Amino acid sequence: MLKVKKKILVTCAFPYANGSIHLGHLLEQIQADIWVRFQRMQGNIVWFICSDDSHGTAIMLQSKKKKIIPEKFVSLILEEHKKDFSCFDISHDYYSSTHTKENYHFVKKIFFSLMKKGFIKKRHILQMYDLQENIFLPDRLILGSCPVCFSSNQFGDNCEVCSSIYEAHELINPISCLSKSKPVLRRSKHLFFDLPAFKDMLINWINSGVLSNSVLNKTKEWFATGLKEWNISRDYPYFGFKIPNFSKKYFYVWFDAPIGYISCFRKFCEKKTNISFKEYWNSNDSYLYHFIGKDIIYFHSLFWPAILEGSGFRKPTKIFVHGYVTIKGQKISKSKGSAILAKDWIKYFDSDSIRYFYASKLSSKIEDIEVNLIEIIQKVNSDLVNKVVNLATRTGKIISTYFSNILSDSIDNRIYNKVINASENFLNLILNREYKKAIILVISLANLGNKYVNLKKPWEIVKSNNSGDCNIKEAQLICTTGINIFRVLMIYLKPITTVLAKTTERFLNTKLSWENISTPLLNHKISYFSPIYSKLDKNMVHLLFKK
RNA sequence: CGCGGGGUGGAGCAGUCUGGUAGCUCGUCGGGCUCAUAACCCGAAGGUCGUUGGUUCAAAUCCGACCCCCGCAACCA
Repeated sequence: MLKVKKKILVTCAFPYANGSIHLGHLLEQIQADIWVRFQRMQGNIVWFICSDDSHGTAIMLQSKKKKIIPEKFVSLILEEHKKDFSCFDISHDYYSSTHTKENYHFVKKIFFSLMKKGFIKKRHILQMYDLQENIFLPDRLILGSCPVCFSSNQFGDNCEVCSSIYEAHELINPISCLSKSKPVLRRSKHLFFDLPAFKDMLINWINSGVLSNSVLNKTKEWFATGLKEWNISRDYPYFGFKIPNFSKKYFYVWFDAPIGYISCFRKFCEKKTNISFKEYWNSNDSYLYHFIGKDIIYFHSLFWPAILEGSGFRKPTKIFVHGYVTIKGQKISKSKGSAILAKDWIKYFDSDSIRYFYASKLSSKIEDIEVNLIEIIQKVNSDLVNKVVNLATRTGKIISTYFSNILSDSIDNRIYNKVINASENFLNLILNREYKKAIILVISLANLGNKYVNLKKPWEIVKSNNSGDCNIKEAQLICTTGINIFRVLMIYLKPITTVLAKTTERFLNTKLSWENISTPLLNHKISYFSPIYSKLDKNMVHLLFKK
């Protein structure tokens, strides 16, 4: 049966362009990248795109602090982000920014389309205003005492101590985080997206299998409390796109950011003339997958599909949600300095180690992943080096020393078949994002291989090679079997440990490909054995934390 | 009673849907091996499965109550 190639568009959430890429961003990028690489390996047509999220109050303030214009600021960050991702072999087909003319084009197009259909409402709101800085303050930039439990130093939206939610102006003794002055309430006209108008569509959509059960449960909460109109405008000063015919108003960053999924792909299509934009965004013949973190569920399960529906675009096929990376049980915080930056990681470790570690932890559930460097080092060294690579090391040396790097013309098919028979199971686990289980499977196969070599003792055969040719050929067969098991395991791991896969290809003198999985390497010359992966050094942990 | 996720040997996890000998990796201890990057193989010790009550011949698993940890709550993104 001819396999029909699927057309798939995959996105990651857009990293915010006010800081460096850290291990938290990498979790999502690596999760998506592994999935994408496996899809490609299956012969599907996959486009993997991402962008920087380049607008918003935080970026405006940050660039002001650095005394450069925001346009310059986000372009510098963009280059840094691209470089960081390439260090970790994230195989984006295109990486852009939301601050582009293409994105503005689609933002306006969608906005006018929604407006025409009556989905944009205008009304006044009251908001805290900083008289010294002349700026309306987002809730997160106001501190005060909780009106419920009176705890001090609480943000304007909710209380970390008693968990109650309130309006910013309800805070007792509020002060602006910017000027430390007391903000005042001021009226301002704003635009609202009529989310409640999409209630029936959304209920249908979220129940159609696009969300996992736990994400669905979380999403239902917003229906239970009632959908509200969503404010999509922000007052000057703001770094973003100006709203046409609405003086001194800008589109809220969360309105233009997801539209970046569309505009980024559009830009990509302009570079590649053979891709049809419409096939991906105006048709349901293709698949659209968003990888996101649990913090931005409702942007993707409520606002985004409603905006797409309202402006005539297709909706996502599935939303894949992951948990946070935690350090000592807490979510990564740049302000608390707990973040480990991508560029620092790569100074002391390599990309395969973190890619492998994340794969060994990820599942389709929304679970947080604790980053413990000692655990990462232990896991990578013990799984990857002591088990998988060891299989090549211990047999490769014998092949090099006694058989001039030539593999035998047959192998032990019984054990080899066991290893290749796991391929379907393995692949399904990966495609269902059960990476953790897939890794356990690979390691159990590596154990099987090592047990096999232990049992067959090829080193004894080569040493007692006085009893004729027959015997020594047996050692060659055993080692060739070991090498071939290693080869299959590396085909499995290729989309995960990308660098090790390349080194393996050089060592084996062959491409690791899924189609050739059941054809073992026979009568084949491999490279003279040299170590193909170095163990991680525990001392690097101190260096990483010292800086 | 706002909502979601989690709690299983020293560490990290699987098992819970569908009740039936509590499993895997690391670590520890003992042995084997010496091809392998102090690697590999065999064996052992170590768990009242968060607490508590119930259902059942039988509960980590099903039901109830409670405790603890993490996250979200529409103006941070």
